[in-house]
Parts: sequence; structure tokens; C-alpha cells
Amino acid sequence: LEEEVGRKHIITYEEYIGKFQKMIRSLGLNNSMQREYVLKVLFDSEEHLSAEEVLQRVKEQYRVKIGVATVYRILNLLEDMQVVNALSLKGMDSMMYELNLSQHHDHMVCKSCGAIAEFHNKQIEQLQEKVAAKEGFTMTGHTMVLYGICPKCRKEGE
Amino acid sequence: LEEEVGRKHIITYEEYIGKFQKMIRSLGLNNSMQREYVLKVLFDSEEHLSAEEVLQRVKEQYRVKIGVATVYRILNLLEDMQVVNALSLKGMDSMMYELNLSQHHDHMVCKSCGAIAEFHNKQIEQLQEKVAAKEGFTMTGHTMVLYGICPKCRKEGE
DNA sequence: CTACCTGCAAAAGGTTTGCACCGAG
DNA sequence: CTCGGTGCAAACCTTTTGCAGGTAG
Repeated sequence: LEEEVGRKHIITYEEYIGKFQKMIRSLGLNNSMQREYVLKVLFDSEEHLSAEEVLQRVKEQYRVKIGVATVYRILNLLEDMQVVNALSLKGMDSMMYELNLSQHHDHMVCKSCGAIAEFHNKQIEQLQEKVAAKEGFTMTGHTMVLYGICPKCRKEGE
Repeated sequence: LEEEVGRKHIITYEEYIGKFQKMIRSLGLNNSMQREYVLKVLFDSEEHLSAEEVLQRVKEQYRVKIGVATVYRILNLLEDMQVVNALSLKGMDSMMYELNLSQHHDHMVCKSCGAIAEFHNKQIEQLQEKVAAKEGFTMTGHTMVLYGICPKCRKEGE
């Protein structure tokens, strides 16, 4: 049985990091090993990660000296650059981060095992715009998380 | 010009606190002045309040000895009893609380002034159920917050 | 009386900040 | 060489917890 090596993306990490380097340079900032490692860890991860988890993975996988503060500084920077999404989920006491690679999507979380599924529903998004317009708001974004029990946990509960 | 005295509800505070007293007794718990004051402050408030704000209002309006810990304990209890809703909003670093009086609703927040509007859209809720079902989830709840610029702030920005 | 509830202060846990040093370009 | 980036530790803030004393029923 082949070991799972991580999320498969349309783009390779090399291509991705190349784009990132250009992006960060265009902002007058420097690249750094720590920034690349954080990106790599997020790129390879199947799951959404907390800052602490990102820190642990970078330390384990790259044996580099890195502290929590740096991870937070990097994640905040990446969020400002819209390179990562930060989500706050009920029951979790820290932010969870994911790479903003694919199209926009929302999340569905299993209250039992914490599994996170992603979905995108164009109709809902259109209705959100409609609701906002009715209230006179110019909508700039939204957060939507559905909570429930995933198929696996439901079966186990029987 | 008549002074605004607070949110008008279908139910009076007296009726409401009566119901609450029965509810809390049926759980084998006691009522207390602090619990009533927290409820009163939430009942009277037009806005969503943080724990700290609830604390301040109780202290100002009732000159009673009360500490942060108590407010948090009460708010958590009320949340478990589904008497209040707690919401976590982007840009705010603490939970915001509201009385769970009216029908279920979601929120729309102005990124500029922080104003919160409430809305309810049955179509969206139905679509959420549909999405959950498609993924095999049994949905138990959701959070949805729309972010944008409210009419007032948009005008001021022109 | 006897739980339950509260105030206070200390602790916890996540995130940010100050500062001196390090490293990328 | 010159900023920007980082590590470390301390600071911050919200929320929780332990404990002794207070209160509702």
C-alpha cells in the first residue's frame, strides 16, 4: 500500500514557490527559509493546521530553528497577501490555516471527529449577495461553516 | 426627543425572567441576582455585547459586586441552555453575545463601523441542508456571517 | 442546612511585541 | 552594507479554574 505523501495540487510546489517569490519581492519584502517551509508544510498538508501544528511540522521535517512568533508573523503576512485563509471553528481554541490554492470554498465540520469537508455552492453565494443588497450592504466577503456529523461517525454511532 | 431605552421585544422582561426561572429550576440550578442582571442587560441591549461589556453594564446599572469570572460562567451556562448565542466575528478579539429571543437568524457585519444587521433567508438554509446531504453529513447547525460596508459608511466614504 | 453560586486572584492558552542578532540581496 | 526577518522571552488579552466565603431554597 502506497504511503500517502500529501495533497495533490494542479500546480507543483516549485511553480508555486516561484510565484510566491515574485509576489513577495513585488511588495519590497524578502523571501526566507522559514517562509518557504511554512508554505511547504501547508502545501503538503491534507488537513487544516493550527499555528502550533505548522511550527511542529516545520521543526520535524526541516530541523530548522524556528519559533512560534515567526510562524504567527508569517501566517499573518500570508493572510494579508491572501495566500492563506484563516478560519475560526467552534470547539477549536486556535485559528486554523489552509493554503488559498483552489477556488473559493466553504467548510463543513464534523462535530464528532473534527473532519473538515470543503464545498462550493454558487446558488448560496448568489443569495448572499441578494440578501446583502436588500439590506443596502456592499458585500466584500463571508464566512460560512456548516456543523454536523460526518458519514463515518454516523455509522460508528449506530 | 424621547430617550431610547432599549430593544423592544414581543415579550416583556418580567415574562421572560419568569420563563427563565422555571427553566433553571427544572435543571436543578438556582437563580441569582447576577444571572438576572446579565439577562436584563442583554435584554435591554440593542447591540451584541462582549463579556467585558456585559460586566461593565451590570456594574454601572445595578451597582452590584460582580466579577469577570461570574459573567463568563453565566454566559457559558446561558449558551448551553440555548438562551444566548455566542458569535465570533472577524476583527473582534472576543466573543459577542446576544439573547436568543427571536427566530434563528444570521448576521451581516460592517467592516467599517462594526454595525451588525440580522437576516434570515429560508432559501439559503434549505440549500445548506442540501449541500450537507450531498456530502453525507447530518447537519446540526451552521454559522454564517456576511461582511461588507453598510449603507451609512458607504455614503460617508463618497 | 446543603448545594449551588460568587468574588478574587492566579493560571491557562493563544497570539503579539520588544529587542538584539542574523541573513538575504 | 542595509533592511528586513528571526529567536527568545516577556507581555497581552480573553477566558478558565481553585478556593474560601456567601446565598438561595
